[in-house]
Amino acid sequence: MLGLISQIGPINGNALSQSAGILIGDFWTLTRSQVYRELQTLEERGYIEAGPLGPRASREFSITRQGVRALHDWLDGGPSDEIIRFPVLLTIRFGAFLEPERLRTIMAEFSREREERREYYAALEVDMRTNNNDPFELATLRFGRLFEGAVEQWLSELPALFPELFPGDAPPPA
Amino acid sequence: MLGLISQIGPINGNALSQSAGILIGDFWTLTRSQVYRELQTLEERGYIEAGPLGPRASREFSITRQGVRALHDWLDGGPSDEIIRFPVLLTIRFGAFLEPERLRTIMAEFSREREERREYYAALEVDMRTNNNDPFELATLRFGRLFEGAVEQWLSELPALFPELFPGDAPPPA
DNA sequence: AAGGCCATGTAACAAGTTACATGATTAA
DNA sequence: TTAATCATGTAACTTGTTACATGGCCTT
Repeated sequence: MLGLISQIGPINGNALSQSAGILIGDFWTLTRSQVYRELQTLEERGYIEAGPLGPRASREFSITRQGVRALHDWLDGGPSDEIIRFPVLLTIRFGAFLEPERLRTIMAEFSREREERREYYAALEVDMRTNNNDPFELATLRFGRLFEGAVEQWLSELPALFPELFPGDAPPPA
Repeated sequence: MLGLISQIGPINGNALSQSAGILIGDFWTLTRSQVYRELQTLEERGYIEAGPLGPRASREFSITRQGVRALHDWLDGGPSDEIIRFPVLLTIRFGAFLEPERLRTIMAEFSREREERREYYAALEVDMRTNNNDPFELATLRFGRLFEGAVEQWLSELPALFPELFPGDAPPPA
């Protein structure tokens, strides 16, 4: 949030929440409520400060000098461990509890969704390259695309692992 | 948890927590406290039932018929959206706030950790193939390996995106 | 100027984490 | 048989989600 505020200037909670969704939402989620609560904390610590009250009691926050410093120090500490919860892996891991037909349907639907996501990323990359071309943004996008590529690859390999489940598909070449 | 309990039989909270770490910890985390709280809920709903009190007030839970059904229905509903929080992407995204040298160090350290992880997965795969060879388990492991492969690929591409940051590395071939 | 719809913020709940308490077990 | 350690469970706190309240804006 400090990073976002420092980049997009004075901004209220709602707008910040939206911007977060656009700017870092692909690899980090924040709900609106979290944003408001955290704004409070950041203000108490002197990392951000608010302008006058606007419509609907909204306030626009800016980062302070201490805030920039806090951001720097936080980044300087290095990244923490990532959190990955991939529910479809639970579906697979306990797939023996499902009817094969149902499991196949679920995976097909999942596959379709990933395809959409890959298209979204492709469009996003075009957009980014024509607009700002910031390497820091491009790097995060690149990660997203590689991740989706891995998912795609994984999906393509499933038939070889479950021959009975995908009878139409050829077994793996020896 | 229902899936785990049904597979590894009567088990107490502590042991279940450990097993979860081993069996699904690579793509799903559960703290011990969560396990205990959830055990309570599952028992209230009749999805699991406990044997007599053991040492230190421990109780071993087994899945009930309703529990199996609940597990089936839950899986049948299809996977929910995944949660991915990749802190290193924040480090990169806001990397402009860091000294280049520090950013490079952080990424080098990150890279080292991923390497360890790849080795861990490689060993795990050998183990799995010699022991049980369950395709459901192999499929989740395969995902892990592909994911780590994507991370590795991403790391290898960073120098091309940040030429000033990694001066030793060659720019991308045209 | 009244009704409906968005923008903004808040409150209540659920999930996740950290730190603690205490009963067994082992080793000196 | 006492001290140290480990196993098991619990409580307090933090973070994340869902549902709600309400004030301003736009349209007619």
